[in-house]
Amino acid sequence: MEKKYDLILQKAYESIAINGYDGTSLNDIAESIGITKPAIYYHFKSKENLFLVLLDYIIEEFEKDFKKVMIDLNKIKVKDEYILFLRELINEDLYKLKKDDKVLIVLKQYYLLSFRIKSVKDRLDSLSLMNESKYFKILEKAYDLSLIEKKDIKETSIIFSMIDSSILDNYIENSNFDYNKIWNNLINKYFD
Amino acid sequence: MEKKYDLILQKAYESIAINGYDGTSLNDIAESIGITKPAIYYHFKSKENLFLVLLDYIIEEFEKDFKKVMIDLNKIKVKDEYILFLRELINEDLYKLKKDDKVLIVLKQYYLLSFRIKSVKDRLDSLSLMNESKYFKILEKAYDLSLIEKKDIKETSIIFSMIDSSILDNYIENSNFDYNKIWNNLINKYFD
Amino acid sequence: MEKKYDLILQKAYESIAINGYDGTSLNDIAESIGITKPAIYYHFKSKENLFLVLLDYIIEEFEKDFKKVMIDLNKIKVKDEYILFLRELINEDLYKLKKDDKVLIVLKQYYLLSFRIKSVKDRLDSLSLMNESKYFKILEKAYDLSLIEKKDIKETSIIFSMIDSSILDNYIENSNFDYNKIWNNLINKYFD
Amino acid sequence: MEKKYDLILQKAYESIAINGYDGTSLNDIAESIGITKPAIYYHFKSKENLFLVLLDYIIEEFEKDFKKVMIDLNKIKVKDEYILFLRELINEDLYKLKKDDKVLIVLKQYYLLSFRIKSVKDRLDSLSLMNESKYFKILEKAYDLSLIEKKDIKETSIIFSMIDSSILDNYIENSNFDYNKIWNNLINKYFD
DNA sequence: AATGAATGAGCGTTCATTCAT
DNA sequence: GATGAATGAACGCTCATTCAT
Repeated sequence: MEKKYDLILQKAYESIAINGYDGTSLNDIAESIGITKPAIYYHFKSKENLFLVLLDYIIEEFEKDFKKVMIDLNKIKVKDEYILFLRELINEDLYKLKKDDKVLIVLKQYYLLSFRIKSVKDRLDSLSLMNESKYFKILEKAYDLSLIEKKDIKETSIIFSMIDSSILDNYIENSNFDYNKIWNNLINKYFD
Repeated sequence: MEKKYDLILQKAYESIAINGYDGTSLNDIAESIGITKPAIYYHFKSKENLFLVLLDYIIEEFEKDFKKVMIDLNKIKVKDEYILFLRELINEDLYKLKKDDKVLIVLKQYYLLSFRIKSVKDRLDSLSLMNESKYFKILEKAYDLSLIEKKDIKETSIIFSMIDSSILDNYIENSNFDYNKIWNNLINKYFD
Repeated sequence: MEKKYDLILQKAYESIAINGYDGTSLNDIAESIGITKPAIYYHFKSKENLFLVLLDYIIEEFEKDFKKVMIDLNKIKVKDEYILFLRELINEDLYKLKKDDKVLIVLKQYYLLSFRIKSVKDRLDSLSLMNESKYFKILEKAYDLSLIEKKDIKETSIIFSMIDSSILDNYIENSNFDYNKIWNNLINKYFD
Repeated sequence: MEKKYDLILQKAYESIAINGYDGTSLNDIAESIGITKPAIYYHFKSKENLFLVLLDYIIEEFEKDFKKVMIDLNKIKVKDEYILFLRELINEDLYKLKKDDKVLIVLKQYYLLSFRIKSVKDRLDSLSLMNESKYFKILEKAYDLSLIEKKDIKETSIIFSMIDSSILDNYIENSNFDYNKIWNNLINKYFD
């Protein structure tokens, strides 16, 4: 029972990345995994429901990553460890992106969908909050280690978050992009 | 009688922002401006052609802005002028965004379309090149004024460009977002 | 449930005879047999595919006839039997035409279609070859029975084939046409 | 004034040969001769009217040919001249076909159209009558010269007429087709 | 002797969805 | 845990035709 269900989700994931929500037809999904259209309706209430379930799975992954990062962050005791942690942060994100290079595009598709479908918007907003809070917590740690001032936490966290996601965006477009130079340049400017 | 032609483009612009390319139907466009579907075909060869013409208009606006910025840049003689120019840069972009808050979303829709339609990809690539070159030229000026070292031009230009567009993105989502703090924080870090 | 499938083919057959391929709309077909247009698409991939399937059925019938004629031909031993066989040949064709007076018109419609659709052309070419070979084999038998000379087989077979199909053509236009007189006149001239 | 009118007819002629009546659009005609669609309506009342006018021109040409043949026929005095006349008959038809290889296809298109448009049927019927009468008069001459019996005029004329048009049909399909052999074979059988 | 601008009708095709089996 | 058969709605697009200019 679980097998077909997962295949549908997987194929939906691949298709929305290329064709978008409107451009993805249940027919294509069904055909490409060797079932019929009504079979999809056995597993999912509707097209919208299918793609909401898919979004939930994607968000779940991000939450797992978030929790791992928080655990690592809490282990840090001294400045050197912190800088190392920061330097490695971008590599971990890129490592995941190399294994699944579609996830950012898929999120962009959902973002555009969020203007029309409220439940998509709600889910993306919660993901967005989590992302903000991730860098806020990271920069709070910098303050704990007396590396920055309290009043700079917010702005610095926003800047690091912005550069992080911009680097990931650029990386999908051009995998030769030398992101480490950028990332380290930023770290040096803010932590020297 | 250019009126109908412009009305079609305008409505297409509004619709793609919300519904995307696939979600925009020529019927809706036609009806909402009080004409019939075939009337659109009198003015445009096809749906794709209509949206390519629209994209050309959008890109034209960006090119005009680019030229204006370059003219202002060339007038700069001393550091103080330069810093002032840099601080104002984000305000000008945001001023335009306030007058037309859809343009970034529309470009994102075209970006997703570019996976399927080559001529969209080509146009976006050229736009992308222009954006890169804009900040490169701005940071070259910083080098001319001996504010940064030659080797830092490239990376710094990328960082400023990334923060610029991230600020614009955040602004559409939340117009209370205090972008000036972020932008000035960055300027202070890199030019003090 | 083969019923709807057959009804669609049947109606397509009737309609192409009168309205031609372009003049036949799937809507008309659907409506006249009490289904909706998409139901046709459940059974056939496209309009073109529907009419190719139909053509295949028609050609199949011709092939069956061809085989029957060949079997009868092979049984012939003496001149009298041969002449009788020849005289009856036209009657059998006309008997079929009386049961289904549209088949020749339909083939003419396909012929005109063959200029635009290659797979129609291919099928008609194969049908054409079969027709040529039919009369060639019949006149070869005449040579076997020493009724004509070897060098005359080809030309005589072409003449008989031409008169045969001309008679059928005339018969659709005017069923009072006295084809037997014509056919026997030809037989007498060539086998006396 | 006459120029555009003729260009429209000419283009309509070329297009109906390939695309048929339904497949020919006034748009294509207009575009390909550099005028606009409404300009066609200045010259012709409707699409149907345009193609009826075109058919009239075509029939006129056949009538001219018919008259020429009748004049030549009346000059004949002896058997040798008659046989020569007969042999040449097919060459003249083929000569015309070489100069304009579309005319037979166009007539076939009109024939198929005649099932739907009565005025097309009427015109084709008159053309058909003329064709019948042509070979009837030719074979009457053979009777005048005592080459055949009175009772054979009708059937022989039909056979010659059938072979004539069959040869023309085959010639369009395959211009290497050796029609002279066929035609002479028939003449020899009937006039020796 | 034409064009610009448009229309109503209809085309083939695809969609998400349903429902009896 | 599916499929066969179908539907209503909509799609992008093209058609012959009209009419004011």
